[in-house]
Amino acid sequence: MATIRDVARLADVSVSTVSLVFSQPHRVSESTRLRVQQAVDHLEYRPNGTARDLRVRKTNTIGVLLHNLSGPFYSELIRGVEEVADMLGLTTIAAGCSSHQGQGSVRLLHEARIDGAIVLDPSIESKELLRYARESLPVVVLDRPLTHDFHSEYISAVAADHELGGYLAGNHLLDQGFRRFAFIAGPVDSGDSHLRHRGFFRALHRAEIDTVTIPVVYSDFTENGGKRAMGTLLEQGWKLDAIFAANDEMAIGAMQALEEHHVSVPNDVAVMGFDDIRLARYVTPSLSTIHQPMYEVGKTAMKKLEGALNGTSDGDVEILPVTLVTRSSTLAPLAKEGIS
Amino acid sequence: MATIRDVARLADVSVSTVSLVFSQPHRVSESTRLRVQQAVDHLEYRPNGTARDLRVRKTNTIGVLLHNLSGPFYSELIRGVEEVADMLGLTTIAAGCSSHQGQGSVRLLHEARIDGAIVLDPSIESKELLRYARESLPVVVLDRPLTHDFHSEYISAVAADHELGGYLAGNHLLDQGFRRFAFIAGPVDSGDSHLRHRGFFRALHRAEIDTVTIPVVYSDFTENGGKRAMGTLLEQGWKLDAIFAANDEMAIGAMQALEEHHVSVPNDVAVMGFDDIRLARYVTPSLSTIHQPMYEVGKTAMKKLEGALNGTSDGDVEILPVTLVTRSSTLAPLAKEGIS
DNA sequence: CCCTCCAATCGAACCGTTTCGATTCTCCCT
DNA sequence: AGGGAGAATCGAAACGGTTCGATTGGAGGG
Repeated sequence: MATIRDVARLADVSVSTVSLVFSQPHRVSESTRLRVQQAVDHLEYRPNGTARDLRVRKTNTIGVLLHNLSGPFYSELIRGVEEVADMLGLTTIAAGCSSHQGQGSVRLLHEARIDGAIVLDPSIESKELLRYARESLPVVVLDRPLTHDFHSEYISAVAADHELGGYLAGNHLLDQGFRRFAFIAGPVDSGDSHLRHRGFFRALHRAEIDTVTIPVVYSDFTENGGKRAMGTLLEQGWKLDAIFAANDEMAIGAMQALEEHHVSVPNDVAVMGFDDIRLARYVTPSLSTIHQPMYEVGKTAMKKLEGALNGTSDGDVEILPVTLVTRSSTLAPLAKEGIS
Repeated sequence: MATIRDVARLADVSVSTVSLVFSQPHRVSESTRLRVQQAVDHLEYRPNGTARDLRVRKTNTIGVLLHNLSGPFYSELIRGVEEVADMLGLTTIAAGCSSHQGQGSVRLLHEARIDGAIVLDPSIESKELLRYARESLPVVVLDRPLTHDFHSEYISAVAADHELGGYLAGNHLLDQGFRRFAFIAGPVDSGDSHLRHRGFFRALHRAEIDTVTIPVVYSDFTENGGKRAMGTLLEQGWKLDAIFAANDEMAIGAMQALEEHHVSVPNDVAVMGFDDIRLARYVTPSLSTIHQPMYEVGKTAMKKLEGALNGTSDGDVEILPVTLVTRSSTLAPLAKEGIS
């Protein structure tokens, strides 16, 4: 690879002049600018990014760290991030957090390869993030709350209003006339699942339903996990009207289990999810759920990051509203009677 | 941030010794190693990746450049890449190719920020890739053939056998007893779509069906595009048995259009897709399709890249087999009669 | 004709590592 | 005691840019 020195030699100017041609073209005379340009073309010179990053001590790159890159869910998020980053002249790179410690995306955090990070990956421990976050590397987390022991000047958060979502789901199911519920939760240490759980119970309390009678099964946010959780509920022979699953994947798994047990959805039991993934619209029956504005989350996260990069932080945590999406999986028994 | 010099000063050793502690610990005595380690911990020293990259002239990072990061389709691919990269001690980063020229992922290619690239993004022109690919930056393309004018020592390709897929699809539809076909193609400049098209027609020729009578509509690989394409076919009043769409998205769009026109799938007309995206299994009726082994593609691409990085190239292009996945959207009329 | 000023260009330091050859120190052998 | 081997450590030169203060040259004013 040709270096800036090669260009300088060929164009018979100093290195600094070549640099100037790129950074402040108006500062160099037309004739030399042309000469430099020719040399650049001829040598196919391309500036070395790592050298520049080293010198100016920033990379103009921000990282989006995800558990895995699957799902149209994440893609919306990244789209939001990219849109804002692009306007700011920043490059966005995404990294899944693969198996080996130290190998994968953590290297981006660890070795000053990015100027900021957006994190949505429960497998990266908060403790670790606290170590990495600093003035020159602010972090926005999307998957955990800012508690008193997870708190730093350089960490902020953006989240959908999970509690509200749980509440909306609960109210919707109540409005549809259901009374006997079960909840399929995510992993015990998932803050998101916990908040959804809480909102759900709040709605039930308000309707004076005794939540102590409600079975809760903890699963893992996967389709298969939801299926197994539903299997557990069915085996126990609970009398149930409606299932609220902490995400759509598990809700879809639950529907499969129900189908296999010849329980009709929503005639015998209603199912409600959370996230509004693309699949929710296509399964049969289509899945009622809570829509998370992932694109907005991405945009907001990037804006917060920008604020942190410029030292103009604008508060710790931003909560974005969610919306109820009613589809067929929670059709009311009454409505059905009215129709038939 | 503390630098290696700070550590050296605090531990009262030279900079090179500190470096040695990391790279070849056995070469430094236990006592100093301990002292250095303490200094590192105390200062929270972390090596600067860009400085190292500059010095050793490689980044140990490979980029996966995608059109957008959407779809479980891509995620499988990335999973395959990551698995291999991880074993090789390489970091994988993914970048969507957002709007602004020069801003986005191209910077990774342009500025020597990665050691190799895997490209699946038609919006990056082949011409451009030819400019970037070189010994120190080999490229594996996943979305285009290696033609005589797009050919370089440093570019190789991995692809699913699109032609075979088209052929399998054609044969399957013929086996099911369908005879009057339409093809919904991708963009005219999509090589993949073209190959699927070719394979499809080869199957029809073999069955002595006159392909001249077969309407072809070119669309854009999106669900909505498929819907509009199907609309066009329906308006023209073609008599049709079966639709073959060049990807699942368009096939699903086509099914929607058919439903809106009260044409039953597969009773009135069969629909077949290509890709085997996750959704295909869930739509109603479930979509017959051709399965592309994206995970394998990712792994193979990464292995090829590794070969190129080590100078042990193993041929230009690798074609991976595809498989037929039969579901409900292509149930045979005869079978149906047999059942009813 | 000389001085001043500004535009154009240059030289050199610096960013934080790695690496290689040189140096010092220790210990052992004859 | 002298010499040599080998381990431990060090110094300094890269890597390829950016940036700032210094230098040069020519135009314009008095």
